[in-house]
Amino acid sequence: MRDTDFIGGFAKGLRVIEAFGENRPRLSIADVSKLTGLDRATARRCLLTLSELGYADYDGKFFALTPKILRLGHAYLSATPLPHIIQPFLDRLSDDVGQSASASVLDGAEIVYIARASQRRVMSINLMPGSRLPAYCASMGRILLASLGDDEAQALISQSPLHAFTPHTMTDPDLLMNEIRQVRVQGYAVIDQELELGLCSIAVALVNGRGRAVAAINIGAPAAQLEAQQLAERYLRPLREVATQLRPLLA
Amino acid sequence: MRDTDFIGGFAKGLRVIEAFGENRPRLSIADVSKLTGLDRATARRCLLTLSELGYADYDGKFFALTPKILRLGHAYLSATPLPHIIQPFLDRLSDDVGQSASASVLDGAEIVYIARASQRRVMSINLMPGSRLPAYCASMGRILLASLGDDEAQALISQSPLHAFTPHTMTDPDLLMNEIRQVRVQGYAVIDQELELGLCSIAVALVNGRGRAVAAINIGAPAAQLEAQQLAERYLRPLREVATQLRPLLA
DNA sequence: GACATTTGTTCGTATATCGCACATTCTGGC
DNA sequence: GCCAGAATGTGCGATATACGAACAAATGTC
Repeated sequence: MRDTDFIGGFAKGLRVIEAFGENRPRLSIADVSKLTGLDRATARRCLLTLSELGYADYDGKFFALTPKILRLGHAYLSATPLPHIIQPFLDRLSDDVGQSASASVLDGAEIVYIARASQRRVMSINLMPGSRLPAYCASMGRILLASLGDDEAQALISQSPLHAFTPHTMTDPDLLMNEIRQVRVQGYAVIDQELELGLCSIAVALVNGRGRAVAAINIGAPAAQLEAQQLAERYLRPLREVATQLRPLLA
Repeated sequence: MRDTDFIGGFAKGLRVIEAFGENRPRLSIADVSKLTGLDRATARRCLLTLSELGYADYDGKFFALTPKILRLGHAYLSATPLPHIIQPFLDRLSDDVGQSASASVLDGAEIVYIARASQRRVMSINLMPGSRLPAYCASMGRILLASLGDDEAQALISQSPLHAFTPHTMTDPDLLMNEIRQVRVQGYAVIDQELELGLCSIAVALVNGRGRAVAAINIGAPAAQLEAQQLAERYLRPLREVATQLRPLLA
């Protein structure tokens, strides 16, 4: 690609959108400039463009994104076949086992939820399609990291700040890599309250016809209901059944 | 705003993203050019920029969005307080009445789901935060249209193609405006299988402290379980309770 | 296999954008 | 009410981008 095939203004605008997020609903021009590293004048032009197009509101002082911005993410969810194919299987799975079931893909060092069938909510975090979690401490993240080569997994781990969400969170890079290698061998990943106390989960990979892991599915359960040990006994079979049924349907 | 405060390249890039959607997961340069009205050269530059930034994949022929694009929509959902505030109330509501409960806001002539607590899935459509439905034939759409002035509601209706999803869909603009006026008076909207056969729903507005309708919540139920008539008898009170509890929490 | 058509790429130039420096307005403390 | 500090708005020259046309490559048709 020649450098004239790159639209700097577009790239900058996307960075401005991403500057909004958790705890940052309303940003001033100076805020955005600081968060993105863009010149104030440029940040201002991007924000005014967003506002002009209806993607943002401007009260003269602060900018806030409008629901119209959801069209962008929705372009992916409705355009990509994967979520639509998986959803009915998750519904049935969730119904059968009486727990929440989800599907996600890897985006850098994070997993992104693309479909979900939730039973009564047990987590404090509200997960929905588009939600993100760090891969290193989520069951789907572990199995997706395991589906990569050691080098690639290592690289993603080392660029993640290994925050201890609970006392159980695995934060040592070497232990983590060992765990990932074991997950690769056994073909599933179990997380026991590493992300949130009281919550454990088990995940397997969705492998397509060419043997590539295109996504992961998991079942999450309250730790109070059963030992982490029992997760595999109860849920591994139904998870694997779904994975097998889906295999021929995945590109 | 001076016209130099508008970044054309950014606006064009956003149009390119929106070109992807339902049944259009993979697009060639020429496809995007046709869909957006942009010059082929410009469309190409936008697509290559998206690909360079990791928002799209390129196989030499077709472009497809990647999950990274979900960061943009997620910037809104996680940044905006509204979904977070409403979600726990929807969970409780859905639990109490044993039906799915949702919340949405108006974006042009469409409603956009911002939170949802689903019981067993009854609709063929898979709704999730970010999903869109035409306002004119959805219960939340009707109550949100009613919360606008007649002129504004009229304008939005006239720019909507009034498609008859089912034999029950109201497609006459005049009848629709009458219905909306009645909804405004009675303070709730009932939809009886206008969007999908076998599904009915009832919605009320969420009004903030200053009296403005900032969102709507609804309860959807299978038509087989009860007459549309009974919706109000059973669900209006719990919906209104939630609206009352939420009122002081809304900006 | 040759022709017609569509699609992708390159190029020169007119034009719009960037980032800087300066002007202006806002904010909070005293 | 005044001042200092911060945030926002603006004009301008250098530079990057958009456009349309022309070219090249691929695709489809007969």
